[in-house]
Amino acid sequence: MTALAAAPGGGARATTREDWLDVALALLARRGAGAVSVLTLSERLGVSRSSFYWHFRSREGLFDALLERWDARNTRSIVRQAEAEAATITESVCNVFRCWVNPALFSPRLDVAVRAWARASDTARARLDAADRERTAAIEAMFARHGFAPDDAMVRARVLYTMQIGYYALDMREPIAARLALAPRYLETFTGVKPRDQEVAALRAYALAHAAVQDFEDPS
Amino acid sequence: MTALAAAPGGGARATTREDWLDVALALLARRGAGAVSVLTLSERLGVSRSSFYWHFRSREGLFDALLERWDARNTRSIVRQAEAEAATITESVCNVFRCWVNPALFSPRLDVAVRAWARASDTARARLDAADRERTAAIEAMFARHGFAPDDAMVRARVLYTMQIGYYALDMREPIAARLALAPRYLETFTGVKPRDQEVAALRAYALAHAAVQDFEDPS
DNA sequence: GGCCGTCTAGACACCCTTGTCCAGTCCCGC
DNA sequence: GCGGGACTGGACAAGGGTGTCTAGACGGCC
Repeated sequence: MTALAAAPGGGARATTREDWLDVALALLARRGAGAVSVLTLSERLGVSRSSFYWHFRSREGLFDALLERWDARNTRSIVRQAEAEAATITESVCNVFRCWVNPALFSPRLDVAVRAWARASDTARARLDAADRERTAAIEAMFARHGFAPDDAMVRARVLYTMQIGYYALDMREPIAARLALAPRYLETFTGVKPRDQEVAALRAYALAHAAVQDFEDPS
Repeated sequence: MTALAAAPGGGARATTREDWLDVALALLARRGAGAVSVLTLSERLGVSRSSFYWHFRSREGLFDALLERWDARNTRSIVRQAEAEAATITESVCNVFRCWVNPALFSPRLDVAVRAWARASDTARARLDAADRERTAAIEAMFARHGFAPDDAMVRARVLYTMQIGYYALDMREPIAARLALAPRYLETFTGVKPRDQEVAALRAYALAHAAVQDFEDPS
């Protein structure tokens, strides 16, 4: 997706719609909506600007597709993780927690960027609200499955989800070790149950395996 | 600040630096950084665009001043509320809670907008991080004063502050009554102590007195 | 009254961006 | 081999943004 031959004509590998979306998503996540210009995208793809208009009707069309993909990836991941089977509530929360730490499941920066951009657009706002409702509903159901009373499940789901969004909105820059040290306490805050050593160890192992990626800042 | 006579020359009331900042802050909070253009501001003030450059060196200079005022208002409010005297931890948390519900103390939309914008700028980012550290430190100290162990205070401060930021990042639109119904449960999550009826009643009264403002959407 | 400092309007140059148009190049099926 | 569809490059117009410059109006101070 990055190193395309810039030969004129379709001789070399041509860009696909997906390529444009990839670059746009990365740019949106790192530099915000304002930085997503057709020119910038085409330069990153090593391709002419007009190529863009073959794949997309307009810049707005790109953002529509962007929102679609954001929803499909980020929201789906959360829902799937919340619905995963687990013996204890702590284990369930850890499942959701995997979204926060594994870039393959969830892109925090993208989520924040989409949120910041969608605030201006009414149609995007509606979609965003729907996504948030879907996410919290899934987490709420997760708590309910583990026997929490309806409104208790609701508050716990909100605390969990809202706090995580806030964490990314703050965009704290602290080493993974510092974050992990607090994990057991956070878990207990969410579940109301003291996590077992075995559960904490599993979470720590998973986090360490994936979070290294987020400790680097790409200069793009 | 809104109805300025547009008479040529300084004959009528002239705009002040504060006027520009007021309008810019309002616009930033409601439409995001991209919407804050010199032209838009001047139109809202009923004044020529070039007037802007008498008050500010450049558009960037405006944003510097904006950040300054945002910090002075929003951050100061939180710190002051966190440092206010209170008999119980619940009461202390309620004090901070006043920021979230009283527009005179804290502007959530502005906070979110500044956050979204500052992400792109390095200097603004540094300032933002400093503000967040100051806020959480004040809340952490608040918990510590009520006898919480150091790292317990730290986690509780983070849960409280991070969750609130997340709440505004989500920008949930729900009636004040629904929010208030959950307030006691949230309080207990933050403090670990069941709030007394009297404390809940005081919080509810305060919230009802101020939150009506936020139930309206201004069309600007 | 004269003058200076404050404040404003309008014109201008310049840049960046979007969206369109057209000529042209390549792959692929026939 | 060839013709059409997929795909790209460069030129173009139009709009909106910033920042500068100049001419000038007004209030207050001397």
